[in-house]
Amino acid sequence: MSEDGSAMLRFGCVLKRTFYERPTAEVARALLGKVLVHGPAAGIIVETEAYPGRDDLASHSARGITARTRVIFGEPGHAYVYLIYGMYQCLNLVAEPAGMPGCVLIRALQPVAGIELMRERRPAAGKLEDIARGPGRLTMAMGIIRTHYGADVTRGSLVVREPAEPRSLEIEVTPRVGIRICAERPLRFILRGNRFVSGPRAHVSSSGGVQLSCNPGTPR
DNA sequence: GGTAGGATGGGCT
DNA sequence: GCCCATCCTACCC
Repeated sequence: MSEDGSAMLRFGCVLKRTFYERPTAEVARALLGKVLVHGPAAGIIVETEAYPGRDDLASHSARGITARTRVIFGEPGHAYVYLIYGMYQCLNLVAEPAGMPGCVLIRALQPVAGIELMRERRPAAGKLEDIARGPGRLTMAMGIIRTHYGADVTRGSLVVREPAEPRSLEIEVTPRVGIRICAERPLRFILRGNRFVSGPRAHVSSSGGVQLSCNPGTPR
């Protein structure tokens, strides 16, 4: 078979800046089911977390503008990439109107294109669902690095697109992962039953995954 | 199937 | 100096 047929896959339009110019939690919820694309690699966003910035001490932007957090206060629709635990990059997308802080952490993807490339980047991953399950894993799989800090995700090689075939999604809301302060706030959004979601899941359906109109990849 | 523990570096108090 | 929005390996059930 011809790999995952990534060259053949067609996604919808690139999300415009107005998509991101809204309250952070709203953007986090709306990003579920959209497709993160970087070159030949692409994955459906199945898990996000909102970091509203204002009134949320868990947000990096809680203590104001620094060299690192500057982009979070800037124009929406840009990438905020940061290093965590000295080893892993985390990808966030800036929300809220310019001047207001807020970003959405992308925590997990369901790979749909460029899967062979993702496997090369993630040799430790066994099953398909392990390739991009977790914020550090997905940046590795997608080839997202520190230089993507500030990248405009409404144009260029790193973008978010509408799915090929939009469908209604069952969304579940939970507290964020690994947060001690503001720990109880319901700001994590996941696709219910999706087996590509990291961490706590209420239920995992046997079908798993979002159904696609095209072949999602090499069966395993 | 599950989890404990080590690796590792930049940002901020 | 201490804190992380983590991942992987080893090891145990």
